[in-house]
Amino acid sequence: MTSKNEDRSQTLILAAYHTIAEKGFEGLRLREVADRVGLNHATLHHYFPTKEALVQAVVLYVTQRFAQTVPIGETPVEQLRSHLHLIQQLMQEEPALFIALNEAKLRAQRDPIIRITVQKQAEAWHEFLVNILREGIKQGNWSESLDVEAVASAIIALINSTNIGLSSKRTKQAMQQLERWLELND
Amino acid sequence: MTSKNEDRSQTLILAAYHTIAEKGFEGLRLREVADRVGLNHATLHHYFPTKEALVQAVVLYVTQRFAQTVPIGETPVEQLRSHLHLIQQLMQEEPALFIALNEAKLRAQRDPIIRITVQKQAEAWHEFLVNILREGIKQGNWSESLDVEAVASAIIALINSTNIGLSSKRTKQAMQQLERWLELND
Amino acid sequence: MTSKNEDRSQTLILAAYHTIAEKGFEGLRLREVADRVGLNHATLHHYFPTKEALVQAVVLYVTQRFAQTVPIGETPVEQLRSHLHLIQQLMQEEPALFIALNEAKLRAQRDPIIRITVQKQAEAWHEFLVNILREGIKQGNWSESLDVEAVASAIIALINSTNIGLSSKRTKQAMQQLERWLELND
Amino acid sequence: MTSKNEDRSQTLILAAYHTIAEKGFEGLRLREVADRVGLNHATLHHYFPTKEALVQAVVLYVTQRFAQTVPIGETPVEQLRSHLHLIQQLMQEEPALFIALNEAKLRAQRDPIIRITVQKQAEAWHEFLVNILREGIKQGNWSESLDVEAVASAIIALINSTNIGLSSKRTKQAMQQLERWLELND
DNA sequence: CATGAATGAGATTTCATTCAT
DNA sequence: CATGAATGAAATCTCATTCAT
Repeated sequence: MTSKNEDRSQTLILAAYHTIAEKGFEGLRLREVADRVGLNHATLHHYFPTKEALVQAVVLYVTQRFAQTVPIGETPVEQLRSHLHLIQQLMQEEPALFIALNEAKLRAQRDPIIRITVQKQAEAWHEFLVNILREGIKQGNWSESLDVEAVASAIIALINSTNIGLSSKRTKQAMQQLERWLELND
Repeated sequence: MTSKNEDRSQTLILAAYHTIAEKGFEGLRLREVADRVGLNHATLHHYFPTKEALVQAVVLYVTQRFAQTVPIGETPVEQLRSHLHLIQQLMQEEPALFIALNEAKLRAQRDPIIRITVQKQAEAWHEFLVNILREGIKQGNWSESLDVEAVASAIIALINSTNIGLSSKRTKQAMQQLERWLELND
Repeated sequence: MTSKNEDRSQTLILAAYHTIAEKGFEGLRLREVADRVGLNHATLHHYFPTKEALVQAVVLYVTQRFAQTVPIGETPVEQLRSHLHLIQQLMQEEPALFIALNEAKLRAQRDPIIRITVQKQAEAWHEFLVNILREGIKQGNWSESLDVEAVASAIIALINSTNIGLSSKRTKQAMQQLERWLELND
Repeated sequence: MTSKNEDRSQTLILAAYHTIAEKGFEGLRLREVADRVGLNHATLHHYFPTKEALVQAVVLYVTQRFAQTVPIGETPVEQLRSHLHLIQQLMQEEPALFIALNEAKLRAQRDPIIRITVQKQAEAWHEFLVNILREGIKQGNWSESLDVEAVASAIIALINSTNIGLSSKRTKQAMQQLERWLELND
């Protein structure tokens, strides 16, 4: 049954994702992944023929998970605010996701296939932010002189690294400052 | 002779640093490091008893290299601008440094000893920024309502992740936007 | 199948035991053990995760083999005589066992886990001898003034080291003298 | 200077001897031996060109040390008693000697050169005991029917293994029983 | 003699992957 | 599909020994 197949695959991806978050790609062992799921390590190869295949699936999963922070809100300002809040919420609820994402981004630099996945998501995110900003300008929320591309890039850069190399206190401060710069606070 | 000894150590650290930048901690092989230096891999253990010791030395080297971006300038504004420019310059000249730094930060999450090194540098950097900002406020360059801690955190967060998961074009945009937000442009 | 699994384990233990008898713990190489069985050396780790685990298994095997010299005989005197004869027979047929036992005893001094195994067997043996002697005294075979504990200790000490540092001729002499002291000869 | 040379050699032998007693031949590392003496490990090779050479020197030293338990006493009985007492004293004062001796005996089985040293000492000891016993028979201390060769072998065998695989309590018991069998007690 | 540096050979251990059952 | 067994390739680390200084 395909559904069962996909269930198993999904469970394996989840297990691998958590292992990567805990120990990095460096510490990813197929046997451990299989153990976490209660599967024989050889059976894992039925679902993912090679380690690389599993890693790719994890990267895809992680980027998609992140992309699902769909904001709600009527106005662009509300949307952006909601977007940032959802991300902050995710940071607290599932910090593993951000660690795994950063692992993926570093690996993307050496692994062309992963690079494609990661870049695609980055582009989509950038476009999404640009659209919100443009709409906001149209509606008079932000000045017309705003360099939307640059602001989008700055938002992404800032969010990317929070939660990594920064204490959660500093992370919160940085996000707060971002909101101030974007004039989202009131 | 100590100097020769330290030369070799230093050369090994450099070789390891470049290997990490190219292949990540994941792809760090002692044999390759020794080969790059033209040394027998057993000799490497003469200088660094374990792989972990070498890794720690690399992390120390990388953080110190980064900490040496000492800004020049009379006024706080000039200092901050110079600081950001130096970093941007370093990004272009030696992107490896930022990759290695990010590797180190990820690894810091699992390795307590590396964590100490990384955290120390982060704190020092944060303090350095806070001091500049405070001085700038005193001199009337920035509003007294500026949340210096938050701004420092935001600067760090933003710089941390540029060059990773962002194309160099986007990186430049983000840095430019940062300067705008900091009112450093004119 | 468990039986096959245990077969392989057992074969590996045997191979290791013979290697130890030939070359001592000093000369025990996992590769050689695996080669003797016709197995890849990595497969050995499938059965014994570490060298230490294999060594422990060998020590257990050797002590158990020795403990199986169950004597036959109706009376205590016959039992003791039979016991000593069985041991002498074992000495001739399989001197390797005694060498390995002595290796184990020396190693027991530094290795707590092995020490437990070795001590347990020693205690059991001592108790076994004491019981025979006590029964013999009860039946009038030995004087009531016999210090059973001391005699048991002496028997063990003497047997322990025969075959080691003694030529087989001298070993036989020593065993013969022991029998005389125990008045087992007629 | 030869005397200094020999001093150094001797110190190295002593250090090696203690290392062997603590960790067995298995755990003997030239670097550690040199460290114990405060010598550079390369310098050790000036005194002993190879590890084997040092090992041989240790074995020689150990056997000679043991051979120096020269008994005092007028009559053969007194001599034998004194001999056994001296050995028991040595066992308590320097158990390391007996451990190292047993290590040597095991190694003698694989190493022809060491075997010669060990056998020589064993023969000398045997002869020494036989002589005492013969003299004792002549003086009427023991029965003429005593099998001196066998008794000597038994004494050696028993002493050899005491202190190894036997608790010190059991060792004492065994030695006591040996004295009883030899009618040395009063 | 003393020493730090260097090395070759080898030992244990790990792990992704394959395969027969 | 599931699984234990097996393996090749490699990685880290150890250590006796040599050598230039």
